[in-house]
Amino acid sequence: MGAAESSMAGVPAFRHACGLCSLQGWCWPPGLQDGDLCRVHAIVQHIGPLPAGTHLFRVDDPFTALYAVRGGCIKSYTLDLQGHEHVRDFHLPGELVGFDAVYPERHHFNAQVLKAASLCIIPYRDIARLSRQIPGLQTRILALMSRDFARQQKCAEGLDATQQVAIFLFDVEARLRREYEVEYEFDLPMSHESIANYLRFSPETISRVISRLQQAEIIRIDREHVQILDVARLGLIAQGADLKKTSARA
Amino acid sequence: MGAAESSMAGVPAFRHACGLCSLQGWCWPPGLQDGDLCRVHAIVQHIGPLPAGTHLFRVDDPFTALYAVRGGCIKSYTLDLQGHEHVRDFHLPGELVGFDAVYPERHHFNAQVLKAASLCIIPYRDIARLSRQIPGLQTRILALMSRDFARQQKCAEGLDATQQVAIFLFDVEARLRREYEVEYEFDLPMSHESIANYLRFSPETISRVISRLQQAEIIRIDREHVQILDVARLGLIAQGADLKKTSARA
DNA sequence: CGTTAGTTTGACGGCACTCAAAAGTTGTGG
DNA sequence: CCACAACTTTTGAGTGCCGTCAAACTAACG
Repeated sequence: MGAAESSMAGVPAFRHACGLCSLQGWCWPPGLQDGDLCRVHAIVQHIGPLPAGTHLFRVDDPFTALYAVRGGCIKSYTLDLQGHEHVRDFHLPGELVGFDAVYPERHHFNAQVLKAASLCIIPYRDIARLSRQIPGLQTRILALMSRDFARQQKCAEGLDATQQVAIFLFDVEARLRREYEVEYEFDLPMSHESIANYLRFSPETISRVISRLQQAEIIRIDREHVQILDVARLGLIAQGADLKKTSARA
Repeated sequence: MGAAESSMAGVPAFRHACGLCSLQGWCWPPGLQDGDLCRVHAIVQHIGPLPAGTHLFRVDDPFTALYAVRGGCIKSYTLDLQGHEHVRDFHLPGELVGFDAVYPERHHFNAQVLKAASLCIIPYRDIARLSRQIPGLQTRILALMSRDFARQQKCAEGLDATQQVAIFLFDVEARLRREYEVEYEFDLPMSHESIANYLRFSPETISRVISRLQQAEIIRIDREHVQILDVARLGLIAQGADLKKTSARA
């Protein structure tokens, strides 16, 4: 985290850019030498904010780059033959998009901006070349893939809609926490419809679950803004407890 | 236990072992030099067959090795707080187990033998060291992770139980095809209960779906042995068509 | 042959889907 | 600033798929 600020010698402009970047050392190995960091920065292109609706890539596009999200929100999704949208994942600040195309160098998903997003584009050719020269880099990419992989599994473990939504809220909260001053309070960057397609429910079901959670004063939602009022109780629900059988906060 | 003799005199034997291995070049880069191949083999330990029920590792175990499946079947799963089993994936010959622990070097899942399995154990330390020396190796590991990742997504796209099962049968068929002489005919190495936990249905639902598919003469099942009789029709169902609305084979 | 584990089949109930309509929100142009 | 359109969210009523419970049946193993 603080590594980017610890030294101002070397490559000031680049370090500065990364110090401000919301990735804050997550994307790149903290152990990188100054020279290495410079080389990484030299190939990264900062762009955005891109407006909602923009596609970063689509299914079958060749794998040209990884995208690091600095701000906003990206969703990756597929369409089945009936035209139903299956949301594979949401990508929030500090996360990478594009892994899906590592093999066989062609994207399996579509990636679309949900909320105006700033990105770093990391050209595949360059990163492949660099990772051969910088040992820690490929390990880091592997780690990031592994992290996303594990996180996704967690979200699918719920049995009913209420549990799934509770898990989802905690997951997004944890991922957005660094963006906000307050804990357990954040803006949901995606619509109910997207959440529904992600959790494999209908938008109506998501709405009903949220209504019930609000009525029980476990959460409060105004527009996109979410507050988790009763962390303990939502935690129980996320672990499979029945909403009706949990008692109000002490 | 297979021999782990690491003497260089046995290099041809190693090549031979890999030639016979059901992985058939999938696990290791085809472009490896002879010397590289030798070094890879020198660190791989062939074991098995391990009996059903054996655990390769459990949640929170440190990441010590990757396991390449040569024969049999492994399932990776977690248990939630209520004790329900969530099957994350099945691992068939030619596939690797253990990726889940790349970061943070600790397993997120349990891995258990479902059907007596022969394995190659690839110690993590060695593979990490080697992958720094052999450029293609880490890329290959990345590719294998990516492949498994993409495959898993596919299986979750079904909307109802019938579609899910159809997709699952095609998936397993494709993965086991090399093991059998005949196309569209194979042995299911896992129980209905495991399939149910994987697809997030109850065992009874799996049974009912299979019954209906047999009654419609789309598949035939005797014990573990599965035949896909009407590939086209099962294909339609896998794409979301309604079983009742598909007509029998021409 | 008896025990155990897995599978099949039925009855019933509940959660979530569909359809539908109303209410709220956002963005645009007058 | 307001009016209107397009979209999202909410809420309700009815239906259906799948889960649960239960019992009968079938291999598999000692």
